[in-house]
Amino acid sequence: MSYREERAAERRLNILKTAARLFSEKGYHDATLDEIARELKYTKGSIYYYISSKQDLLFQCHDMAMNLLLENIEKVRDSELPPDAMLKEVIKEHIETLMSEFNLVTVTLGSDYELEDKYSDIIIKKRDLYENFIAGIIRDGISRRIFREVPVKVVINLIMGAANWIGRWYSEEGPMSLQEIGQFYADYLVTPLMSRNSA
Amino acid sequence: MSYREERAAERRLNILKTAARLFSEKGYHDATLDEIARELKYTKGSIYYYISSKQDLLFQCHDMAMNLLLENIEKVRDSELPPDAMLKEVIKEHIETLMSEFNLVTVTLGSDYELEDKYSDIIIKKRDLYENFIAGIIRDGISRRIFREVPVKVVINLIMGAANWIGRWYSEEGPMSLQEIGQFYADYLVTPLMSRNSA
Amino acid sequence: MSYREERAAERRLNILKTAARLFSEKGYHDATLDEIARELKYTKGSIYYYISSKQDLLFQCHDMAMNLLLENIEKVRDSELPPDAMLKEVIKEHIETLMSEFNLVTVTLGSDYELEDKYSDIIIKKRDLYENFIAGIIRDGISRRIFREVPVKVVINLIMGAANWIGRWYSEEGPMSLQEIGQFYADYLVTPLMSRNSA
Amino acid sequence: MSYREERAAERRLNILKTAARLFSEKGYHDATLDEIARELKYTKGSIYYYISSKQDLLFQCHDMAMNLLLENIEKVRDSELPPDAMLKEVIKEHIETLMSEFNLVTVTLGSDYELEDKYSDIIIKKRDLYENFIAGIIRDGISRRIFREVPVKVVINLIMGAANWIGRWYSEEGPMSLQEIGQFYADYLVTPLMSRNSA
DNA sequence: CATGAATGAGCTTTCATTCAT
DNA sequence: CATGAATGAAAGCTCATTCAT
Repeated sequence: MSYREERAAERRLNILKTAARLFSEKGYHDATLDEIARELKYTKGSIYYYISSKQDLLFQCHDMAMNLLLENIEKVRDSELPPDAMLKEVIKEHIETLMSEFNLVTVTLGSDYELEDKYSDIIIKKRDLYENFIAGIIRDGISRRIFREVPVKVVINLIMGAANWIGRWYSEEGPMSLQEIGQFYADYLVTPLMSRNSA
Repeated sequence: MSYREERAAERRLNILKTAARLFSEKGYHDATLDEIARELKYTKGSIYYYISSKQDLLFQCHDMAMNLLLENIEKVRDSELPPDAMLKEVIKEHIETLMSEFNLVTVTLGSDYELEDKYSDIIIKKRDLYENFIAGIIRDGISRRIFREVPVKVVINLIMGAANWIGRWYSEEGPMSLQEIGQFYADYLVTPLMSRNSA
Repeated sequence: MSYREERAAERRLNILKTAARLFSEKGYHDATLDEIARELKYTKGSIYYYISSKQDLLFQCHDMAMNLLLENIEKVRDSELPPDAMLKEVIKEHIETLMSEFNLVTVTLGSDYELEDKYSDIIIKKRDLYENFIAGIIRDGISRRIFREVPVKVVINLIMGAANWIGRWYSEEGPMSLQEIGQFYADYLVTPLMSRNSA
Repeated sequence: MSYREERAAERRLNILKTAARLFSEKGYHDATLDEIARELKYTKGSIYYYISSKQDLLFQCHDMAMNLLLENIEKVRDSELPPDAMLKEVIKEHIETLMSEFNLVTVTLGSDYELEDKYSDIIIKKRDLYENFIAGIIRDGISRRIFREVPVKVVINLIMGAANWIGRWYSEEGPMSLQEIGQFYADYLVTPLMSRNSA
């Protein structure tokens, strides 16, 4: 990549990060392009050199979030861990990914219904991929009698809700680190799945 | 209350319900007053006789949600149930309250950061009241060795996140009723609190 | 019609007239809504109470022009005039209609390709109706040996081009009145159609 | 001219042609420099090495059109043809010039009011030159009793309107060739000028 | 009380133009 | 010479809010 392309890529990323943060802080609508530009010390016009619309910006935030999450499951997929350990791993990674560096949780959490169809179709597809992988882990655990019988989809929604919500209250000043919280959530949310025998 | 006042109160409630539903469906910003008025077959002008601003409308949605939740804990407070049963009761009521009749979950979930300070102060106060009650239950359980030692605030946030998220995916067409989901969530989320001895 | 409705209709017409004039003077793009509003002493926002978009405004100009022209042919249709006199009548009416009161010629002339498809479809349909009526007169004249054989469509385009162009140069200060010009054009443009025998 | 200058001149011409075509197809405003550049496979920046502004580009289109028309009358001027034949010749040449090679008609037709004063002054001067030459032919014809008495300016405008309009409807797929149309227009538009005696 | 009408602040977006490299 | 990048002015449009009737 040439110097120019590098710088361009860097700017694109910068814009994305700032947009993600502001979308998280104030919501998609209340975060104006004027504000995003001001924070970046760009002009509004310049931003449009890199993006095609505000919607596109929101989409890219969601897309980046989903891509990071999908990368996570690639890492875990072939680990040969038992289902309970694997699920805990996924939950921990999920939390750390969304919380670290990019403020993607609240984006993911709050504004998917702000996406126009042509964008949300893509995101939903990726989300399904992600959730199906998790469903696979749970189903595997059930068939191996490690997990008890549960309504899989409901459990996934429960876990996702709990995990995604962290962005709403977590503060670096709190008594627990993000890693600790991740570990605690993983344990807390996998425990009720364990079949009595395995406890 | 005079007939007039009654009618006015009824209209106010109607407006509130419709607003809550539309806020849930499309988000605070995308739900316009024009639309709310159209659904109610009022004119935009008329609505302003009953409300003072769109912000106020959103505030009242949040406030109603919080009041209903606070009423719930009143019912449970003197039940003399043991902590685990009491907590389950609260979770079940929480879910059923937010999901039923008024579409208040998504409001609660998605748009509290859309509230201006003077409004959100009030809401936050009520939320603290609510969460403190739940914290009391958990602390009571811990001191009575029914619950294990946990970071109370974190657990509350975990539970709230999971429960509030239901509004995003629940559909009446699904295989489980709202009651069943409430029961399942209550069990699932209280289980990991139980101390080993009590299992 | 109530007083209110009357006033609203009047405003709508006012907006239409001013828009038509400015579209004529400066072209569709260069005539901004700011400017239209300023001339009307409305605010930009108010105008949008009456129209749905700038495109819609342009469409309405075209539509009004076409409706006036179609009304004209209704008047002439049953006059039992011979084809040459009837055609002259149509040309005179065409010119007077487009030039008088509303500045619709230049609109008609210059900016039909600025209309989005959904609008231009309607306009084109009406234009076809209009041109087909004229084509009918000419064909009738030919079959009755009053007109010589000519390529009908080409003649219509020739006449339309000449007539519509008037808006580009006509000034009230000139030596000929609009009526005189209309008469002159009518004679000039019908003469070459006459078959030698009839001269 | 050096090789370099030649190449530059060639590019300038290329830009002009493409601009003329796009101005014709979509109108001055809707044809963006981005688009012109894209079609030429230049970058927007590069184009500015050859032109000074978009206005200038439009001006050059008009100017080229006028220059071609003025060249035409040079060819005819000394032909010693009688007025009627000479006028027909001018009309035919007018039509063929504007329609062929460069898409200059619609430019001429539609967007002269888009030119800023300093540019349109020059164009108007050339147009006057052109129209005066035609006026000379007509006046000559009148004084030689070949043409009847007519308001010369009005006739010129009538002819110009008819001829310039061709660009709006002419299609190569139609039944008549451009030459045939030119001939037909010339005959049609000169006929009404002939004095009765000369018929 | 209800409403049609008006307002204006604010938003996203476009695009001709410039300029450092 | 060519280009990617940046700029900013201006445009069309939306919508909560107000107010006379």
